[in-house]
Order: sequence, then structure tokens, then C-alpha cells
Amino acid sequence: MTRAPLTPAAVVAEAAALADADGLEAVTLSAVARRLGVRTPSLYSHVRDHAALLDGISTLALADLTARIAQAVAGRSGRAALEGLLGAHRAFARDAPGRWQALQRRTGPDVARSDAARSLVVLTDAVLHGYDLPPGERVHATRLLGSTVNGYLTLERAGSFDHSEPSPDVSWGRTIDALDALLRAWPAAAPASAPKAD
Amino acid sequence: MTRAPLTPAAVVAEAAALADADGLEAVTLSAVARRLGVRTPSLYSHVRDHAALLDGISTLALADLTARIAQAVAGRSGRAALEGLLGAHRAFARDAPGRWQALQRRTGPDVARSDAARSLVVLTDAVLHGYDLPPGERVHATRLLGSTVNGYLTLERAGSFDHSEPSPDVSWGRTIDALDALLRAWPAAAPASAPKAD
DNA sequence: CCCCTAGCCTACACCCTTTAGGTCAGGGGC
DNA sequence: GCCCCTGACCTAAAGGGTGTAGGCTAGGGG
Repeated sequence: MTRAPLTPAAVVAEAAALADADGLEAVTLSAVARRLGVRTPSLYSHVRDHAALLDGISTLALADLTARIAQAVAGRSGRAALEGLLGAHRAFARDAPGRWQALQRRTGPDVARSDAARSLVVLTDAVLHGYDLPPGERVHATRLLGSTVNGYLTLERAGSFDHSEPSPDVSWGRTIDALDALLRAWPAAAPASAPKAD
Repeated sequence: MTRAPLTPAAVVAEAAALADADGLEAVTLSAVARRLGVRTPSLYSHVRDHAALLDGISTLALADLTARIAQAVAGRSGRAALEGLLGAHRAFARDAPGRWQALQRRTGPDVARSDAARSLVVLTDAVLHGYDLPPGERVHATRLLGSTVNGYLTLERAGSFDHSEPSPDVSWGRTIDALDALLRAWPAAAPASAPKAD
């Protein structure tokens, strides 16, 4: 009956679904094989090894995230675009926690060189285009934006905000306010870090 | 000869050293036992299980980090204190990468309730005291600061900054500039996100 | 019609976690 | 002073995950 052709893509997709359901640490070749109704060694025809499987999930996740962001920032600019960008990250982390986890790992070089990785940078850059940054500063702003959203979601998902009062949702709004304000009033390069004499 | 008493603290310390040397994923009970010259099952008298061992590393790491921060911000305020706070995080991530990794995991509740966790919040809060924030805003600023530094270091260590031009060190300086500027000109609460009526 | 290839299978070697139960040495009670 | 008891480490073993070697089968091309 040849019930399922079982391609590399199908294996990775199943692994991603498992990651979203049970966490990335639950993604073992054994578990994926079980879900596919296949014996473990059969997967090695489609995936090199465990690390390659995780890299596959990362690549898939990056493509998913980029697609969401593209949708969220389309036709918007300035603060609305910023909200879209950040919101897309957060929604992705909520809806696809396993894939999100996969993006936090140090991956093989293929992931960084993928089209999705490039698109993500381009999209973020486009959002920053709405703010009036000096050309050389855009990279720094991109990195800061990426750092903050990444860190926020990591801490939120790790429960680090569960031990103090205002709900993470409130801080999330204030974080967007703060980043928007920061991008509008981006400090000039080296204003106080390399003063002439005083 | 009773060569080594082998206490819970000694086991965790050895595990932390291994994590710093070979990465947190290399911390297995087997590997720790080998380093201690002991058979694996012997460790179970001192550590409940693998998860507890990792939690132990996290607690230790949090204490280490807090101590560094305390040192780095002592007697400083304003931007100098901010630099100290952020710099201590970064130095810790560089010097003790395994412990740093341990702080990124979702831990058991004991870690969050530890003295070190409380101290970390207090110290961060103290740094913010040098900036003139409305009382209700300090929590948000603390969270944003934590998010950004965490995210930055995660991305830096993951190599995410290796594919674009300026070195991470440059962006690090600009990040501090930006955060300093942001804290000085913190946007008023709910300027656009929850207006009364307009 | 036969063979060859592709894809899944069984068998196995190795490592890590965790439990069960043995052994030995040193300290407290008699 | 002797005996027992406890604590710390040990061996044995089960269970599950990774990864390799090699077999079986079915369908397509010569």
C-alpha cells in the first residue's frame, strides 16, 4: 500500500508538530518514528542525525516566523509596523512554542544562510526604515530590537515575570512604547561613551 | 582513605565546572561521576536526579552572577551603574558559559525563590533608582533591561551577529548608549496605548 | 521476465538514567 | 572492648535513546 512516501520534509514537519506539542526536548528520533508509524532506523534514510533534524525544525521555524512577520508589517509603517513586527514574534512564540525553542538553539550554518534568515533581516530593516536613523545605526537598532524581543519572550516563557506584580501583558505594551520612543530619539553615536574631555 | 567526602555541593560544583568547559548539554550524571572518580549511581545519594542537578547549577550560577553584579555596581550610579550591571552580565556569560546557559533554562521553583534571585532584582532596581522613573514604571524598565541584556547575550553567543558587519562589541556599546538614553527619556505611561478618551 | 534500486525492517552496540540491593568501615550503646 | 547500625559507595540490571550493518520486498527499467 506504500501508505506514506515519508520524505525529509514530512519527517521534519512531524518533528516540528511534536516540538510544539511536547517541547523541543521531546523531539527524539524514536518519538518521531512512533508518530509516523515507522521504526526508528527508517528515519536515517531521510535525516542525517538528531542534530540535522533539529536544524530542520529551526529552518522551518524561521520560514514560518518570517511569513508571519511579512504579513504583520505589510502596508504599515512607523509604530504600527513596529507593533506588527514585535507582535508577530510574540504570537509565534505562543502558537508554536516548539519551533520558537528551535530558534533559540545554536544551529548549523545552513540555517543562518537560508533565505528566511535573510528575509527576516530585510523585514526588520524595513520596519526601521520608518524611523529616521542614521545609516550606520540601523544595524545596531536591528540588533537591539532582536535582542529585546528575543529576551522578553524567553523570560516570559521561562516564567521569570511570574514572580512580580504587573502581568507580562502590561509590560509588553510598555516595552513597545519604550522601543518606539527609543527609535524616535535614537542617541547620536558616541555621545557620552567617548567624550573629548568633559 | 575516604578520599573525598562528596557532598551535594561538591557534586553541583563539579557539574558547573563541566558545564563551563563542555557546555550544559555535556552535563550528564555519568560524566560528572567520571570526573569525580565515582560510579554513576553513587551520585544519587547526593542529587535527586538529573533535573535537580541542573537546578543546582542554576542556583549556583545565579549566586555567582549576583555577586559579580554587586561588585560591578558598588559605589556607582546612573550610566556608570548601568554599564556595570550590563557588563557584569556579559562578563559572566563569557567567563562561565555553562552556568549562563543554566540560567536560560526553565528551572524548578526553588531557584526563583532563592536569595540570589531576590538580590538580582534588588540590584537591578537600585541601578534604575539613579534614573528618574515614575514608581510604577520601574518594573517595566527592569523587565526591559533584563530582556535586552538576556537577548543580546543569547544572540551573541548563538552567533547571530556573526553574519553582518560591525562587530558585536560595537553594537554592545551602542546598546548601552541606547538603554541609557531610553531610561533618561522614559516615555510617559500609556501615551497612545490606553488613552482616556482623547 | 529478470534484476536492481529504494525504502523499510530486524538486530545490535553503546551510552545515559534510575532503581534495587550488596558490602565495608567507622561510631555509639552495652 | 565488642557488636551492630548507618552511611557511602559499589555491582547488577532494566529501560530508552542514538546510530550502524545488513536483510527483505516491491516496483520499474532493460
